[in-house]
Amino acid sequence: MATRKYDQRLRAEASEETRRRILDAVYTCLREAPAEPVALDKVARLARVSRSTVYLVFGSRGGLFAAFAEDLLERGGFSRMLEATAHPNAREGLRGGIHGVMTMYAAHRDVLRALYSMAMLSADAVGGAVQRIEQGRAAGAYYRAMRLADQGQLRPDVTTEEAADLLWMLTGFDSFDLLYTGRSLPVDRVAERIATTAERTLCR
Amino acid sequence: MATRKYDQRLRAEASEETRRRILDAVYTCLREAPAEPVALDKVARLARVSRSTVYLVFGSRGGLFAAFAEDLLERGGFSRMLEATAHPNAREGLRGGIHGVMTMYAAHRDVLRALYSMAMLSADAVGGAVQRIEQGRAAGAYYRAMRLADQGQLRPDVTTEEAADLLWMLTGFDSFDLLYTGRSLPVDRVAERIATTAERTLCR
DNA sequence: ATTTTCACTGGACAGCCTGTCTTTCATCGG
DNA sequence: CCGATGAAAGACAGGCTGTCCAGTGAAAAT
Repeated sequence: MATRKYDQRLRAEASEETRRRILDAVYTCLREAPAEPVALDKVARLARVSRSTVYLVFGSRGGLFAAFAEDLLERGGFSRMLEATAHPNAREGLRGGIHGVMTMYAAHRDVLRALYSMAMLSADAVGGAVQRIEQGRAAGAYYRAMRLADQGQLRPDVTTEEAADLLWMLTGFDSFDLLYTGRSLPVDRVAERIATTAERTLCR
Repeated sequence: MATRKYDQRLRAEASEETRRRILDAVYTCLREAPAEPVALDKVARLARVSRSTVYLVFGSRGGLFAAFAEDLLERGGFSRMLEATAHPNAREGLRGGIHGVMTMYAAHRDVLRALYSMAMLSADAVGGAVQRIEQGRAAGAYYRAMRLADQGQLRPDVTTEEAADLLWMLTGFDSFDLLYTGRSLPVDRVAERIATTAERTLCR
């Protein structure tokens, strides 16, 4: 039973295409009805794919949402957030970083709301993708705090850890959403308020 | 068809007892497995009651959770929060209020986490109970802001509305939880940090 | 041209959960 | 004791998940 070699070109592309269609369908589902549970049946129909194909490609419901979250990160450019706002002045960089994150939050608000809530509600619903995001955010907060400390911008009674904790809190999706959705403030306003809060609390 | 009168004594008590048992069962369910969806089946079994009784008493799943949230509020004393911390000094009152709220959040953390996430995910999952809580919190935030303004404690570049918005954000469950669970800080620490943030951002 | 490989289908199935409906049971007034 | 009343139990239909598998059609190899 000598297995002959088998290079895929067209078929691999088609496969990638269906994967994309499914992920896009999830996005559409969440965006159009963020307040309703996402049925895989609907996702499959939207992607013009059999329901079993979803399981075939992503393994499970959790796997699908994990992939979806990962994809959203990638496309939203969350990962490049840090480098993109590397300003020589730590304080300016902080403001820029906050503004950038808030803008992304706003762009995908409904979808992120659903994703975060799902992650909170059942641990494996999104397969740890949200946890990974949050870990990255924690690292980012610590990096920002470090830079402020290095440049002597922190108040004397504020340690780097404390600064990192506060930035972690203020740059979270929930902080954004409480002002953006809860108080109907425009994105720029939200970013401004949060940046100001961070500065007044942490900087000398 | 003259309906004769019908005084309930034993039965009414028993009924009230059943209601309590069911609500307590919900609490137990949420506390023991906050990261898993609550099945009414399990609630009923825990309350030593038929599942249909749950529907009979509370109407629907949403109704049950609405009643549960209401009950939690009542027992947790959320409603009395405002009066309890009416300090002559607005700034002291603010600190006290924040500490009080955070302590309550901590006491019921797991349950509240589930409740809030459910409310976010599907609007009628908790039958608007969370919305009512949040409305009360918004009023509280505005009250605190007003008091600060009246006593001339606000920075000149901060309006009462802005102060209310920030207090609204900082006193939310999510802000608490990001520090308490996300950063593993003890309650007192969390309250301290949030109160300090509020003061430094808002007060002169 | 023929064979092999593989993504995808389509349907069947058990399992869990919800919500409703009907039936049974315990308590109350007379 | 009896009939009335409301609480509780059980049966039922419907929806969604996750698994399984025989089958199909098109790309790739020979």
